[in-house]
Amino acid sequence: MKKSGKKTRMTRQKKVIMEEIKKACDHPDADTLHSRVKKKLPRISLATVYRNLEDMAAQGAIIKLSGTTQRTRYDGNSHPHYHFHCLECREIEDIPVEPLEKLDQHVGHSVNHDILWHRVDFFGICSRCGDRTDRNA
Amino acid sequence: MKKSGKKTRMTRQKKVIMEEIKKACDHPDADTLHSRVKKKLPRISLATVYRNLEDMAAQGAIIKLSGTTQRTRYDGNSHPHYHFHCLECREIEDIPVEPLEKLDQHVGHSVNHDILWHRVDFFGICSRCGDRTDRNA
DNA sequence: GTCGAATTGAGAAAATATACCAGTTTTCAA
DNA sequence: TTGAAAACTGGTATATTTTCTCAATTCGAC
Repeated sequence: MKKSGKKTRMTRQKKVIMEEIKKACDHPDADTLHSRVKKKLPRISLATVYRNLEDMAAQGAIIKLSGTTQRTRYDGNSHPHYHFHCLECREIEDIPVEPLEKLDQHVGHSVNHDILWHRVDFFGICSRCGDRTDRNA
Repeated sequence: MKKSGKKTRMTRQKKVIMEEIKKACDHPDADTLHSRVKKKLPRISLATVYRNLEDMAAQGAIIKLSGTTQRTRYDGNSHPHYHFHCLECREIEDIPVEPLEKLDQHVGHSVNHDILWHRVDFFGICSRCGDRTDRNA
C-alpha cells in the first residue's frame, strides 16, 4: 500500500517467480508455485515465493483469489476478468465475459462508498466433473 | 455436502448460534460470534461454533464470505445479495442491488459448466474511512 | 425413564501465512 | 571494477485460523 520510496531489485528468484505465475493457467497457490519454481531454483524457499507474490499483488501485477478452500491462489493475468470455481475438483477457470465496467461507478454512487474494483465468482460443477458423476450415477 | 441419512438434533448451542448469526448485521467471523454466544452459554467452545456454522453453510442457511483478511466471515442472510468490503476498516456491508438473476444461466451456457450460484464483491473505501482520511490530509 | 446416536468441550494437531535474522546478492556511485 | 549500503533470501520459528480427536454429555425416539 505504502510506497515509501523504497527501491526494489530484480533478483533471480523474483524473475523466475514472475515467469512462472505469468505463464501458469491454473491459478496456482503459493505452495504449488513453489514446487514449479524449485525446478529452476532448487534452493528457493517458500517464504520467498510468498513474499514476492504478495509484492506483485500489491503492485497490481497479479491478482489474489480467495476460492473454495482456505488457500489463497494467484492469477498471473491482471487484466480484469471473472472466474468459475468447480466445487468438485477445485479448479478455477477464467470466464470469457466482458467485465461490467460501469458497475463500480453505479453501485458506488448508490451506496456512497468509493469503489475501486469488484470481483465476480461463479460456483458450480465443471463439465469434466459433471460427466464423471453422470457415468457413476 | 453428503446427507447420508444422518439425523440432526437441535441442541441449545445450535439454537443460540443460529439466533446470533441471524440477527447479526456485521458479518462476523467465528471468533466474534463465539464471544457473543458465550454471553448466553458461557461454556460453549469455539469448535462448536465452527462446527455449527459449517453445517449451516452446507445447508445453505447462511453464507460463508471470504473477505480481505484471512478470516472467514459469515452472513446470516441467505437471500442472494452482494457485498461491499472496506479495505480500511474491513467492514462488510450488504449492497442494495438486485442480483443478476440471469447471469448464472447465461454464463453457464457459454462456458458449458453447471453454475449453481455466483458472488459479487466490491472493494474500496467506505464513506466513514474516506471522511476520516480527508480530515487528516 | 432408557438407550443409542448425535453433539459437545477442551485441547491437540493441522494448515496456512508471516516474522525474524544472519548471511548473500543487487545496485550504484565513485 | 570495486566497495559499501540496502534489499533480499533461506531456514526456521512463530502466529493465526480451522479442523480433529475423544471421553463425557445431551437429545429424542420409544
